[in-house]
Amino acid sequence: MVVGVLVEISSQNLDKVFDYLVPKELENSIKIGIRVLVPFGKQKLEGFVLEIKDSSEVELKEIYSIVDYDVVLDEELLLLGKQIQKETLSTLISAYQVMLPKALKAKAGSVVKKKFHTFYRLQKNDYVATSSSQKKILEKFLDREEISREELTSISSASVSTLVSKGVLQVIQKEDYRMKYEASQDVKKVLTPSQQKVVDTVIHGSSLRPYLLFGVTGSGKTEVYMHIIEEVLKNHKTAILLVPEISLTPQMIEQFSSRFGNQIAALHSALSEGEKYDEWRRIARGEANIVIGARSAIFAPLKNIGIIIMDEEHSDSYKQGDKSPRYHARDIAIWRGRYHQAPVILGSATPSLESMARAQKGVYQLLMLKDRVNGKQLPVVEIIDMNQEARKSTTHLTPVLIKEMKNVIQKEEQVILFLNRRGFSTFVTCKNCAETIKCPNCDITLTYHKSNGMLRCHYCGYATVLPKVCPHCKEDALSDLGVGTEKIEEELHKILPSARVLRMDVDTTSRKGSHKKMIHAFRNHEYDILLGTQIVAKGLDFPDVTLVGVINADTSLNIPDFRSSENTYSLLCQVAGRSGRSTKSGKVLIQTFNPNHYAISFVKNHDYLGFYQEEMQVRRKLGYPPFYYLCFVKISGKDSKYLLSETSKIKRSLDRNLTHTTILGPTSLAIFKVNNIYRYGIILKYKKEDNLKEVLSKVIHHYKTNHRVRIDIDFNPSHFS
DNA sequence: AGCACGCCGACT
DNA sequence: GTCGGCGTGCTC
Repeated sequence: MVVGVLVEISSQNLDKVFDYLVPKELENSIKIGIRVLVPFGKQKLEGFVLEIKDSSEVELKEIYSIVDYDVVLDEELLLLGKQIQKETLSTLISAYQVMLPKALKAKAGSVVKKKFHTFYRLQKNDYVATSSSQKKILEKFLDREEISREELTSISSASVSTLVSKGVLQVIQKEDYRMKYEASQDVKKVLTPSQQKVVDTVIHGSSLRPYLLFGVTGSGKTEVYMHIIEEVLKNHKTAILLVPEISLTPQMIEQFSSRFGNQIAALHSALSEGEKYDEWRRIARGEANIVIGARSAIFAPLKNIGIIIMDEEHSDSYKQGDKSPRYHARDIAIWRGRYHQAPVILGSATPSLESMARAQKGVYQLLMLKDRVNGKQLPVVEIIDMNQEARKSTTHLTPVLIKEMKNVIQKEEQVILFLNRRGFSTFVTCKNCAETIKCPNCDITLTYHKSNGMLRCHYCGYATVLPKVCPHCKEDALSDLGVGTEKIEEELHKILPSARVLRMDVDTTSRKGSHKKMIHAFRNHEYDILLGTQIVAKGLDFPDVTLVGVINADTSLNIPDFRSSENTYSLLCQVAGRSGRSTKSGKVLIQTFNPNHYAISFVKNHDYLGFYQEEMQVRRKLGYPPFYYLCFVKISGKDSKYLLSETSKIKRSLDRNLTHTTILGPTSLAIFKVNNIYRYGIILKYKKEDNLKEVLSKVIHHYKTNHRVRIDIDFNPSHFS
């Protein structure tokens, strides 16, 4: 027996099947999709069995052993990996690796310890106890099939082992899963007629076209998801619910576990590798039917999928952009939906322009939830023109906002203050020479952390103490600009000394479990104001919040990205949706220097379609998605001179071979140098270019053994960096 | 990714 | 004369 093995090294020139002989005694255990340990040159490597055959053209070595006897990649995932390789031009091995928990793509030697629990089962019914402790043990089996070791600790362990050795009891080792989900007194809500209509459409409709569920914040999408999942389970099928990493809070998991109990499995970044592995195993063994997770949960090893839901479908966290394979979970969702003939739901209050455009063309089927449940009104949104207000104020908080905050706190209601920090952070500038302090490795502005007086690079982690004088002009004129939550907190203490402020950002929530604690504390009214960045914008549901203040709407608008308007609109809608979720009506105050910009003005009337139409015109005029596709080619290396000359060669070759594509660049990237590696970018714009993948493959191929030049290709990139 | 092989510069 | 630089090629 011969097997074709794909080894666990992601390299373009090793991305092929290597043949090995299977020793006779292992033949029975060989299946496609298992992992094996093989000799590879001088090294021992793990790899996936992709082929089984009876001969090979080359001289063969024998595989060492089988790593795990269970199939880790079933037929569907094997096929999906090939699709990802083809579509993203990644290596096949990286496509498979991204599907599995890290614990399973282990390097040789690292072992994940499964935790086991010991149980005993009765083998012989006719055995007569020879001692009183044996009798006690056997009594326990009168009404039960299995007894855990813990339940027998009070009884002599010698008696237990006697019974085991006599064959009366059988020892069973069960994996001790670390996660536990308990169903509780969850109240299943009655759906509104429009919610019910959505459920009915999905359950009884066709699965051929993905659904775009466009529902305003507070329209009860989650309840709709739960009802659909319930229907799917009734048909003995399984479900995937994807949510952006940031919304995957303990609160959200509790919501689903209280309804569905142990049937759910959650995959998210707060889990340790061991915990992720446990959850993955539960799914693979068919012990969990509902998978809730962030991006990579779309690869959950479920069989018989009956529904795939992608909540907040516009979220850019669904696109893996930092490493290969650069896939979009939406594409994977649609692929798996088709494979299982299961409906796919893309849900959002602010759909991505791509998805809405597809819905308008009929590629997706549009479903709408126009109203908040219980007929609640959307909050009143007021826009504060900072061009007027900023002059009157010495702080970042305008008098209008302060007055409203006082008002709300007096009524014992709560405030969320949102600091838009996207692409911006606290940095240090010299007032004398206007230089900012940058990272020596990365060419990026260092972020100032007031809590420990350090400057830190958010790209490479470089850290240094804030210098006394400007490194450039040696003047003692350094000052921190830009706004951070700490700064706003300081101002709040001055202006509203009696208000209890809870600051929530990466610094304060990094400790495990404190995120949950903070949310509970705020809900319990231990604080009046919740101040934070992105983290406070998503999904949180606080009934007593009646005021949301946006301190700086503009920062996300000013970043150089063609999606900045879309991102700003969507972000503002999300924060706005935090206000007035319960019986009290809510208000939203948005401070901005661009009150007339459509990404801000359409928020006032919660007018997504208005925004959509305006933004589509801009996209059409400038030739951006969804009117054109984009592809980003990144060329990087240490030798800047050599890199530039190779980059020019690539550009010329693309020019020659692509006839229907606009080629922009090469340009040095916004951050030219990261970790002493220089980076150039070429952007491709096209509507239809049949041989694009082929041409780009050739470029990759050409450089696959050249260690001085690295090529990264990103189709439909979410940013150019 | 590792590792060996191989062909040119500055040193015990 | 050697030690070692890293460019090139190979791994079933």
